[in-house]
Amino acid sequence: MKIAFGVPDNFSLWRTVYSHGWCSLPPFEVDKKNDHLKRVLQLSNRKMIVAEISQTSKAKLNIFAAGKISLKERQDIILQMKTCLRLDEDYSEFYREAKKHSHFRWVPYLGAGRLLRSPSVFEDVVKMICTTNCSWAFTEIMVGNLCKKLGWKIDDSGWMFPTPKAIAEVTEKYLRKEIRAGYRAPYILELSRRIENGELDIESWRTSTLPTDELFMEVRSVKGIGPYAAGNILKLLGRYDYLGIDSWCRKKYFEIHRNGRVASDKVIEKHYEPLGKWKGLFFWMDVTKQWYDQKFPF
DNA sequence: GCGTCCAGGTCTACC
DNA sequence: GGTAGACCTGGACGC
Repeated sequence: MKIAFGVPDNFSLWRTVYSHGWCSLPPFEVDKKNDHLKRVLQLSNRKMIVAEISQTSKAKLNIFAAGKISLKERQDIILQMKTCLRLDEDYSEFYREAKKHSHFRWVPYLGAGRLLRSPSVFEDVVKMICTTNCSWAFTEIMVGNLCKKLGWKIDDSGWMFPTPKAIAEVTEKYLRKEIRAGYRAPYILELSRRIENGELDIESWRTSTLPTDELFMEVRSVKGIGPYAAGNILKLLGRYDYLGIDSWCRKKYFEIHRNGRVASDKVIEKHYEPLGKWKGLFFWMDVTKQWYDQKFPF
């Protein structure tokens, strides 16, 4: 069944998909040959479907989902994809701010700034823990193992990301040895078990009314989440006050602004301070600008 | 083939 | 509050 829905004028599916590395982590999958983004979605009635998303015109997205889809399921699919593609957020203020700075005028022109995220906060947080202190290739291995060994398989089309319950039921040893999560295993396990026993509700972070500094501290209270991970999780929650600096970003910043000379994180933070509450997003735009020169940058 | 280092950090103990 | 050391793993690199 084909589902079509409208998008804002400057929306670009591929600039959103390739906003960061999430598109290469399952259940997301980019089909370059057929020009669509694919992922398994679990609907509110527990039914699982494989959605293939493509942009056929400037103002319209198409989702193909095999089989019979009811009206309610169709609305559910659209809602989840709007969440993932950040179509539920207003970027007009960010674009107005970008136009004030010659260095960032390309951002609204290209419709950049929407960072791809998962349907659930849980999936984003676990994936973020899996990005810490390792190469990207290793992150792909850990997330792949989580989906293949603890998620559900949908025919030959892919895997669903595991639920907190599915992870909470395994042992730390299993996460260390089978998922290859290493020292991250107790962090992922504790997070899943706290969610499962009702002690922690991280899905509410997306609609939290807490001031960003307080929300940052709440995110930081999860073991395994330091300043880098918390800053980037906040970006996926729609808050851009923190930079979320990692070694890759540092290196890019030094290349762009300091001719390769190193500097402390405080120097980097001071550089973006005038950009106010959008500084984290401007920082990310700055270090990933060259990605926007091509449709499939990686 | 083997050892070393590094990679999209975080936690804990200690000062 | 700042800092050192430990922590898992895979891959690149030099020998």
